[in-house]
Amino acid sequence: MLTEKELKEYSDNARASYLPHISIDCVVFGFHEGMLKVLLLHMKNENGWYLPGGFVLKDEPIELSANRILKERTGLDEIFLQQFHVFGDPQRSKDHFEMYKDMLPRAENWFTDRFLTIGYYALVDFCDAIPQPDIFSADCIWRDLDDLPELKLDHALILKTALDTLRLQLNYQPIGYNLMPKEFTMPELQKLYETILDKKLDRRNFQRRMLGFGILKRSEKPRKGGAHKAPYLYSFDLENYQAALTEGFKGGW
Amino acid sequence: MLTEKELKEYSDNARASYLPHISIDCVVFGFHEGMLKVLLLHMKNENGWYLPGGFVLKDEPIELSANRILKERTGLDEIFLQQFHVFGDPQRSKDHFEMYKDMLPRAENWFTDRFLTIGYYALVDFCDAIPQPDIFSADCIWRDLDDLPELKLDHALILKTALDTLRLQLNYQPIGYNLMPKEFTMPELQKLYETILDKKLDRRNFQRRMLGFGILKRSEKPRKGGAHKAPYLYSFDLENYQAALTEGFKGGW
DNA sequence: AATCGATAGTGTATTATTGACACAAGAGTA
DNA sequence: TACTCTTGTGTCAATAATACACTATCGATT
Repeated sequence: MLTEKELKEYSDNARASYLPHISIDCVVFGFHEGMLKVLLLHMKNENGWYLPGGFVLKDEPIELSANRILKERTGLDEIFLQQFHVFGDPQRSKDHFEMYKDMLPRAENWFTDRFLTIGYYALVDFCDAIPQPDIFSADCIWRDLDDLPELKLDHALILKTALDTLRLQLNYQPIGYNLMPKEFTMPELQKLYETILDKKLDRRNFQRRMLGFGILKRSEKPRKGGAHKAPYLYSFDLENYQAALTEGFKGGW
Repeated sequence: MLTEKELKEYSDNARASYLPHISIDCVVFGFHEGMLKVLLLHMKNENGWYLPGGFVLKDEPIELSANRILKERTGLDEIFLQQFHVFGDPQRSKDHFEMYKDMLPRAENWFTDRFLTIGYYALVDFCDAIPQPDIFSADCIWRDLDDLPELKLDHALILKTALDTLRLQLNYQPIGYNLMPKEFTMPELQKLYETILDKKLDRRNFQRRMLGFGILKRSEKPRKGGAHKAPYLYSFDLENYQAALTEGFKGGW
C-alpha cells in the first residue's frame, strides 16, 4: 500500500501526464489446458481483485494506451485488442481504491475523481504472457473464468460484457489465431470454442465448418507422443485469416 | 458565430459543467421516402457540416448525456440509442471549431482541448423528429445518406463506423421498430432493409423470413388509396420484439 | 364496363447448410 | 495380438436459403 507521500506523488504525476476522468480496463483472455483464463490483479493489503487497467497519456491514441497497459502487464506487444464498450456511470468509480480515499484532499487525490473507463478485451497466447503486477497490486495472475474471485468496482460487469462480446464475435469473426499456439490440433481448437461458448460441439461438424472457412493449413506431420491416434497439426493461414477478419464470416442478408 | 465574449462565457461554463476531454457524437438515422437519412448540423459562417454532439455533465451517466443531446436536437425522448465506438486519436479534434481557435488563450478555450468522443447511433422515426440547430449551427437538417456533404473533423469516419455497425447488427437484431412508423406495409419494411444494406432483396423470401421471426402483427385492414393492390398493414409485436432484442436472432454456433 | 399497368400476395422446386450419427484407423498398453 | 482411447472421415435427414411464376386487386384509361 502506498504511503501518503507516494500517493501524492502518484496523483501529481498522473494529473500532469494523463487525461483526467478517463481510464482503460482490459479483459485479457488466455486459454490453457482446456480452460479460459482471465488476467486479474490482486490489491496489496486488500481483498479486492481488479482488471488490469491504466490511463491515457495526454497526447496518446487510446489504442496505444491499451497496448502500453497490456505490455506492462503481460510483456506482450502487438496483441489482439478490441475496444468493446465505455462504462460511464458516475457511481462506478465511487469505491475506487477505497483505502486511498481519505488520505488526501479530493482535489489532489487522483483516485477520487470520476472515471469513464474504456473497455478493451484482448486475446493472448497463455504461454507467451508473463504476468507482472503493477505498483498497486501484489499479484497479477491468470484466474479460471469459471472460478472467479469477487471483483471490485464494476469490473464484474466489464468482464461479463467482454465475454458476451467475444461470444458474439465468434459468430462472424475467426477468433482462434490469437488464443492458440502456432500449431495445434483440431480437437484443441474445438476445445477453445467449446470453452468460450460453454457448450459441447460436434467433432465432425466442427471440423467441416472450420475447414470450410479456408483459414487453416494442415501440416504434413501429425503430433506424436500421445497414447492415441496422432492428430494432425494445423496452423492458421494468415493471408486468408486476415481477409476473413475484415470481411466477416457470415453474410446474414 | 460567437463573439469572443460569448466564447469565453461558453468555455467557462463548459469547464464548470462538463467532464473535460470527453464528448459525445450522435449518428441519427431516419428513414423517409425510401431513403436513409442522417441528421447533420451546418455551422454558422463556415462550410463545415458536423454530427450532432455534446458533452457529459460532471455527474451524468453517459447514456443520459446522449439522450439529452438527442432530445435537444430532435425533440425526441426515449430514442433507440446504441453506443458503438470511442474515437480517441489525439489529432482528431485538431480542427475543432477552427474559427474559435485563436480567439482565446488555449487554457481558456474549451475547443482547443483534446477530446475523446463516444459515438452513439440512434434510430428514429423521421416524421416524429423536429430538428433543432444548436447555438453554433445555422441549420440542423436531414441529409440523404448517399448525398452527404463534406464532414468536418473525423465525422465522416464516425458516420461510416456507425453505418457498418448498423449493417452488422441487422444480422442479429431486429432493427425496424425504431425506424418505421407504427404501421407499415411489408414492401415498406423491405425498402428499409434494402436501403440500409444497399442491395435488393427478394420480395417473397424477405416476407417469409420476416414473418418467421414472429415479431410482426398483421392488421385486419389493408392500406387503401394507392393506385394498386392494397397491401396489408403490419406493426411490431412489442413483446416478441423485446424478447428477440435480448436473445438475438441467429444462433451462429 | 372492359382493359391495362402496376404492385401485392402466395407457393414450389432446387440447392446449400446444418445437425445427427457410425464406423474405420492409428498409437500406445497389457 | 487384442484392447482402449482418440482421431479422421462419410452419409443421410432436416432445415434454411435461393430462385422463380402465377394470381389478385386497385386505380387509371379507353
